[in-house]
Amino acid sequence: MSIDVGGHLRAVRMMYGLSQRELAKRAGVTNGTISLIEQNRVSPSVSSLKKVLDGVPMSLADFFTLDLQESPQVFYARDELADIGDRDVSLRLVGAKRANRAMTIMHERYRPKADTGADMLSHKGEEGGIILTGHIELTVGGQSRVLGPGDAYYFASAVPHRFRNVGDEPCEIISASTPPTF
Amino acid sequence: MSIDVGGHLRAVRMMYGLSQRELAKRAGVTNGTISLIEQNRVSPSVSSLKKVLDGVPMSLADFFTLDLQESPQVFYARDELADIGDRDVSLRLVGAKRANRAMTIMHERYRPKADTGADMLSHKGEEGGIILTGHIELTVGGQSRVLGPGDAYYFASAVPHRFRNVGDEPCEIISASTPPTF
DNA sequence: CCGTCGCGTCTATTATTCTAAACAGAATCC
DNA sequence: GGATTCTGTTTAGAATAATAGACGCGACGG
Repeated sequence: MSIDVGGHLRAVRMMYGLSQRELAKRAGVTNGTISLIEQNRVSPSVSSLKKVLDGVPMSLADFFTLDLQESPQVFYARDELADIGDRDVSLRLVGAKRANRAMTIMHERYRPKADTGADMLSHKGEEGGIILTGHIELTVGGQSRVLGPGDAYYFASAVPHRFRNVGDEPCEIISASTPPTF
Repeated sequence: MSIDVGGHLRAVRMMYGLSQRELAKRAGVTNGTISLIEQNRVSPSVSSLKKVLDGVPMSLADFFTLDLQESPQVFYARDELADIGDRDVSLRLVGAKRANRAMTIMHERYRPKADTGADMLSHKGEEGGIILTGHIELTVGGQSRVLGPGDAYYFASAVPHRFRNVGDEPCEIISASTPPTF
């Protein structure tokens, strides 16, 4: 058994601020069971582990997936967002570049007249966002539209697309894309 | 036991074109064990299930995650965002509910004192966001922090978490989560 | 037809896990 | 200081899972 089920369960229980007895009661097992499992003195059956996790509640999938996320940074002050843009388009990332994440969340800022280039972008995945300020022309496939504050978009990234700030003021967007492009 | 570990294991074994005996040999268990597990006549211990899966090979996380996996509108005017919140917390979705998407992007608005409930939330996937206005206290696992305009967050949704508007003004957030929770 | 090989299932025994209850330490209260 | 109440741990016995090997079934070849 390479995986530390016991320590893992203990960590989960602690995160929820439960005692062994509290969790045991919710889960319908005895506190001794939790104790033995947490000490890795037994390897619980799937059914009993499921009962225990139901008391949290947490799925088995989540339980076994959890160790992937040890303790990455959770909070980011506004000046901690990594700026990876150029002169005309500022892209400020939530989280570091190339981190092991499922998504990229960005604060984008387009100068007046700025665009993402004459060539249409096309890559894997999906992306969407909401416009905060300014006006941007978004072209996706054949369609094109000017979006203003509060408007939003969502499309498959494989469809060729292009952003262009058609207004006189900067345009700000919060966007998300999966899988991460940065 | 709501989850069909046995049928699940059988499906995995079939996908790899292995017989019970072949898999048993690779895994270092007996064929009877595999048979009993697949018929759900026993609930294997985590350690023995791990041994079995090592013979495939497949991780426990993958095993329990597996069953989860089984021309859309592009532009959304601000009043087209579906509001699925309640009185205290407004959640305005980019795209329809239950659409087949890889992400959920939302414009969230918390009234003063509003929170996501005393019980900590916990679900699969990852989520992040950027604060637009107001101040919100975010608790993730053990850590807690008050975030203001421009600040951001990103974490694995399986870690218990909670949002609470600690300021006197509404708090607005643009958030994204994957896979979609709505 | 019979032997052989593959398959999955079943049974008796052994090994392990789970329960119930006792135990020990620390904090709180009067 | 001696209950009370909260921790987590330990133990004997009951419940459950794993093993080794037998069993039945079907396919293939001699």
